[in-house]
Amino acid sequence: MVDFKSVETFVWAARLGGFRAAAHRLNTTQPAISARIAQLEQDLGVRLFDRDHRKAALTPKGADLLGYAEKMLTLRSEMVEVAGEKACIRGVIRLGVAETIVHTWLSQLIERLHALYPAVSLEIDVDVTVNLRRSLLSHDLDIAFMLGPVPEPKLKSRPLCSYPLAWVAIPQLELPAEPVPLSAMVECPIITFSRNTQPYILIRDHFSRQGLPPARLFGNSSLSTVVRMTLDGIGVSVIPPVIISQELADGRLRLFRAAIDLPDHAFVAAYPLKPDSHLAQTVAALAADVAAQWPGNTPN
Amino acid sequence: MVDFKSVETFVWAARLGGFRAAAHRLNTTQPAISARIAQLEQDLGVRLFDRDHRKAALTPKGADLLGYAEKMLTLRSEMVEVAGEKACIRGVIRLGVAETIVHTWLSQLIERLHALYPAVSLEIDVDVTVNLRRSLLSHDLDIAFMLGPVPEPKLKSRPLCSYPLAWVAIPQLELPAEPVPLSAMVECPIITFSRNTQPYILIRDHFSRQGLPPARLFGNSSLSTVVRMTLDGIGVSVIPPVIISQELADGRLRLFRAAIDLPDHAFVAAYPLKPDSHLAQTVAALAADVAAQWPGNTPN
DNA sequence: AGAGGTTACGGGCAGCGTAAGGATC
DNA sequence: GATCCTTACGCTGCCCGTAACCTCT
Repeated sequence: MVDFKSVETFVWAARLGGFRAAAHRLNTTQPAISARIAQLEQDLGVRLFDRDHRKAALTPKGADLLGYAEKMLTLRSEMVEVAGEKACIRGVIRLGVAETIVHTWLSQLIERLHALYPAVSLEIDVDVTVNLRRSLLSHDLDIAFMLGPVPEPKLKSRPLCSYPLAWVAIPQLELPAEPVPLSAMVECPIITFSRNTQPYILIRDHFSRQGLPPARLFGNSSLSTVVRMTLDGIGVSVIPPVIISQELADGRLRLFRAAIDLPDHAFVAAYPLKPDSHLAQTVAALAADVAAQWPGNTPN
Repeated sequence: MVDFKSVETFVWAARLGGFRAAAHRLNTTQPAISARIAQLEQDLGVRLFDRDHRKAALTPKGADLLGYAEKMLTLRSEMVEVAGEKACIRGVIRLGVAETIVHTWLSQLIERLHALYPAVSLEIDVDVTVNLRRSLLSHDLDIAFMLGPVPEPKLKSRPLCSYPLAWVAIPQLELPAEPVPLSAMVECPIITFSRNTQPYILIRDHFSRQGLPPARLFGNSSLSTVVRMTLDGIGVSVIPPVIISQELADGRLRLFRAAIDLPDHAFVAAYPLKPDSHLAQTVAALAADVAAQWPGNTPN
């Protein structure tokens, strides 16, 4: 008889395009996935996947039946939800976050989420927006807090918070009168997010557009390291001040203005429009609430 | 995690109004049902049944959730059906039939059903219409072939076939000129269906309305026995001649007319309007087809 | 050669049936 | 007391994980 476990396996193998990936997603081994799919195929009397080639691909019939499988999963989660006991809602949410969020309200979100849904567990990936977006599209993540806006129509997004970027230095660093001209910074290392991010590209292009020699840009994939390096006087940095409120308050770092307009960092919660996983939507709503209450947010 | 087996158990326990009945329906023991329901209640964090009183009754929340459970079962059978491999459609159909059907086309229906759906098994109850109707309403049967029309709005029905009733006797029996007046039959046993059936009541009332002494009616719950008794010359009988075509052909029985209008026996397939069990509908359609091709049918 | 899926096999655990124990009418 | 559900317990069978094998690119 057709079983929920087989159905769930079917859906994930289809979404992720392979048994191996599904096995990883469902915290089991690949032979287990093989067995479950074989079981389902026997129950239905239909071949669901074409395994002859490199990637296991859905057969036409499999594609037809996928809709039913997804509806069944949706129905099940709805049922559990309608039952109303949040403590009974189980599951794993794979959450991707931009590092700025880690350094602001993420832990508070986790706390509230855990209080509301004690049986839901989280897997958190910290990465930059481009990678998060890709992971969302390939279903490696269920939801991500990243820079918006999100052009992909397959992803639903809701705004969370908006933080200004600013120039940061140690007080000891001698700088010309504000706003500091770009030309005064060609020698000074500028530390910020990694290469393939908005601020990095913005600053690099600004220098080249002004005919100046390339900036000494230190892209760094770890925000904490950026802060650390700035504290160590290696250079100035471009980061959202919201993550260094402590250092600003006790005077270890200070802000300054420069002759570049830095756009705000507008964060959104984005998740794929899957028929199931109402849970992602709930997490997005909770995140919006937490973010709105966090000091430093600039509501649009 | 919520499982299909629990859900199915939930639905049947709710429909049948008890764990014991559900156990019988699902071919298992009562403790197994208890365990499955307990499991589901734990998964949902909700009490589904109130067991304090005589009968296990749905709690309000249980009633809310029943809809989801039924939808899930529906979805599952639809999925198997859409898969298209009829050989994979499993299940047990509890079929109630009026005895006339047993003696006409039932075996042919079973043959065709088995050829189409080899994995579907049947449980057949032979009974009179009133009992079949009650069993349908209490979900003891999934479908029944019985006398129509069906007034209950909870039961869906489709016409199958219509067979005339007739008076039957052995050729040796001496009878007045046709149509035989009722008065000629007050001494002669009239054998027919059992007490609580249409023909029995019709004949009895006819006699009393004509001011005659009560007919010597032999109600019999077994049609074969009626035929047997008629063959043995115990009396005349009122049955559908369609079930004795052999005896009529070889001259062991003959028909005659009497001064009573006998209505046709119009059979229908009736089944409760459950969201699942599309299978019942399929059986009804197949039965209609088989019945239409059976000789002796009087299409309306 | 490596990634991905299948087959083979042994062990652990969920779920079943039996049997005995309450609760309600 | 009869009916219905629950609890206790031993067992079976299924499903999983390990490991070796096969097949494509």
